[in-house]
Amino acid sequence: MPDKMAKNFDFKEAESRLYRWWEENGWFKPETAPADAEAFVISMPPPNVTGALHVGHVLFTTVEDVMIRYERMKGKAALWVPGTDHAGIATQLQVEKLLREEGTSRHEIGREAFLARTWEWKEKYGGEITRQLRRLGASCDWDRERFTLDDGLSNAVRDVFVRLWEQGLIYRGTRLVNWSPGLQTAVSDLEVEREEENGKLYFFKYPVEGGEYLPVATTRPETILGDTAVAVHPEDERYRHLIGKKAFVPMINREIPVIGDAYVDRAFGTGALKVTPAHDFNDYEIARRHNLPMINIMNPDATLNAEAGAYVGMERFAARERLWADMTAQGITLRVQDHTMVVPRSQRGGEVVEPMLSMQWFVKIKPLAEKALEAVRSGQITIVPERFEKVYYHWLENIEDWCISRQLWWGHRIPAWHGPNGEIHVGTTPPPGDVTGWRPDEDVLDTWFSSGLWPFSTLGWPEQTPDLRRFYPTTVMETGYDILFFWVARMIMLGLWFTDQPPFTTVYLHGLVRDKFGRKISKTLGNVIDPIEIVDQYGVDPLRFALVTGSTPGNDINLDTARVERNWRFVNKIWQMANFVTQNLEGELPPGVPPHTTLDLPSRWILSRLNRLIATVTRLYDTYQYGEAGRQIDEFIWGEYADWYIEMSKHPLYQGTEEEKQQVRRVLVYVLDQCLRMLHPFMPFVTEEAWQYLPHQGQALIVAQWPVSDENYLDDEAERQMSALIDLIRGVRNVREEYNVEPSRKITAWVTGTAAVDAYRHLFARLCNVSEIRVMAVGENPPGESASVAVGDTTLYLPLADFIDLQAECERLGKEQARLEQQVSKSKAMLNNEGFTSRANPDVVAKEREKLASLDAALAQILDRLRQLCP
RNA sequence: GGGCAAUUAGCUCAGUUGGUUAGAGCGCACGGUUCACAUCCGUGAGGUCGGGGGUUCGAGCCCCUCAUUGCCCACCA
Repeated sequence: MPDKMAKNFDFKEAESRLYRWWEENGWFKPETAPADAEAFVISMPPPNVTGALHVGHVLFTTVEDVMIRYERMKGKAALWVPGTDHAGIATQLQVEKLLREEGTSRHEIGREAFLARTWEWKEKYGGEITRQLRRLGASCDWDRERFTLDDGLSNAVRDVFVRLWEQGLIYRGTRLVNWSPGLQTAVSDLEVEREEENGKLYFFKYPVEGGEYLPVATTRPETILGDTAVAVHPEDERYRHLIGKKAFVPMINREIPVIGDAYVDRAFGTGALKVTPAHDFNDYEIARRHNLPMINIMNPDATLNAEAGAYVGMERFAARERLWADMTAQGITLRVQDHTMVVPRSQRGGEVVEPMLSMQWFVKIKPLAEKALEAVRSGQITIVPERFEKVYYHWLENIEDWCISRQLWWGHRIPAWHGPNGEIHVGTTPPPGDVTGWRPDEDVLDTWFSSGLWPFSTLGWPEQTPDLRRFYPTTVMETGYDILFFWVARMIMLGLWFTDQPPFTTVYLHGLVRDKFGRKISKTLGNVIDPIEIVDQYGVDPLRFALVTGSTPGNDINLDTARVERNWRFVNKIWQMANFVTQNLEGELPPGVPPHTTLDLPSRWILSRLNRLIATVTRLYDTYQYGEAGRQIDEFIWGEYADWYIEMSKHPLYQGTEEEKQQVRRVLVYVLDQCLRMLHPFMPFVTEEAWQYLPHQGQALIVAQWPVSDENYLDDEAERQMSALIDLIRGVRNVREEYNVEPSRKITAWVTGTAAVDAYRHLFARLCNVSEIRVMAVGENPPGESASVAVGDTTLYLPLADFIDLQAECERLGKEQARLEQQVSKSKAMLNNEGFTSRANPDVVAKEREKLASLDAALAQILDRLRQLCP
């Protein structure tokens, strides 16, 4: 590293260098901390292997990295376990697409070749996402990286499956499931999206024996072919007499009963309902109540099967039209009307999902859900923000059995074998003995089945590894609220069931990243924000800071790149501060700061502010209010340290004695050092790089100690005095601006009152170009044509005869008077209110009195001046 | 049909046990080449905190209600 800082921070060069350096030194590993240090563990939500980095990844990486870096600096054994997810459907789709482009298909090349191709694909692209996570500064322990299809994790998956089977919590059966015809697999309820769409409601006559008919309405006429009953409400006067009679399925004339069931809403449609148990969830329930047969009329690709009679082989929507036309020809249709309805669509691809009867594997989930509910209810696990606990309860209290089998190839194969006589063997190995005629189960497990084990499978479970003992349960699960059910709830259920411990103690949920207008980011909207592009342009730190300071837990964040740009300037500002400080050092500097009593006012002030800030920021970090923490540090370091303290430090630095120089250098270094520490979790790169140039102990900021607030440096009096000085300086600047006094023109100020104006006259010279301060004698008259600035009991008179227009000054003072009077009267009203003085916190009352005294003093002086100047 | 969130300056957002004059950044206006930084500095304009009601000495914050927007859950053919 060069001795002198470069003029600007070269983030491109520094980011990769520092990251490598940190990693090579093993600082991402929990072993950095002493062996007996408390553990702090996060399991990274594994991104999809084939996924491309998007801003959502940046958000979670940043938040988790902030947590990890903070806890690491607090001395904990911080472990962040990274990894990737095989993402069954998503990945399989990508490879299938590739095959299509090559003019072949998975069915053509067969299962084995397909899997080989998918692994190839994974090897090729799977590293990309983790490479990108490194660019973001993620300080995770790459030696512990896992992939959901690793041997160890696959063992865990098989183990869990077998145990659940042995416990009677996994069963196989024919149930009505959501079927995706395109993917040709079952999908879970969570993978189905329901949206209102404009559809049609078809009314027709259901022929009933005796020549009558029942008017019926449906949104999906093709399902008529699978009807096994027509239902009416048992008390419906119109149709009651038909219950028990036979009806006939149109076109195929199958005989079905008319039944009575209270589920039927008499007011909707015609008040009569066709029942298609194999293709509708409600009808399925009705059929179970009435013991009706269930006729599946569809093939896996949603073409109609032999049950559909003449319509066999037709695609479902074509069959709909054709059947309706045929029924119309037969004169049994009534009308078609527009109808908004809820259409279930696949989360992937968006095709219409078909409820279909099929043989699947399920987990009997209620017993697991009970434990998961209890863990949150009892406070063993807390969810941040708290409001999501209610959502969590509601879902788990109404949970349905989990369909875990998928008719895909990419994933964990279900550890089951089917015997020649329909026997089922579930085990980690094939059935013992003669296995002729046995075949392995074809299905794979839902991706979320393996991710549900993530917090403990990544640590070696079911083996009792040292990592598992040391780092499980983990501490925080940080992820998006959109996968609370998919993932978080399942981890809690499976974690409690198999390890008897909650897999983590806190769930921290972040929101979705949207564009600056609050719109969802999507390719079709064309508002995709490519994080790599931003990072190339501004560096990682500004983007990280924008995401963290622009959001609060659980709420979506609208990312405005203007914020990133502003933070890029903030990074430069930090660099320049460090540059200034280092340039003004000379010789050896003792660490720490001089004792409080030996310091000048600005130093006492900045150290008081700093120590207050440390306490606040630490509290904010501890309560997950990272955004507020970041903003506070930002405001302090730019608004107080750079704008005021650095400016004020120039006096002792350039004109002070050797001792004064040394004092202010120590404070400058110390305050910046402490700020860099607090800022490091947010902006790891610029802070580390700048810190290296400051005098420091220890090798690196990443493993430096988190600041501790020192109460000895809290100094109310210094803060009061400085704040008065600052207000006075601002007042002078304002006067100069209003009267267009050239910035270079030195002016004189006459002063009355007790503020430290005289002692710190050099500040006025430097900060508002007041070259001379004249302390007025008691009773002395102020200069005539002058502007005045009053703060508390101190007034500065600025004789500016050439600039001041008396009338303008009177107006200015009048405005000031009005402002003060308004505040005084408000304050007086408060203090005269018996309710306030007797009930409010005494501190608050005392503060209010103080404030009133100060306002009163200032007002009195303004009034005096008005009397003198403006008759 | 239930539930949750949001609504604060032109824009994007803060404001967590109710208590100074409601803040920041961007944008805007004006002014600045002296020794960290023009990726900067200074000054300023800009807000009935969505509407209404209530609790309280005191409400952006708590309660009720309405409105708008977004999201989640839900079996209406």
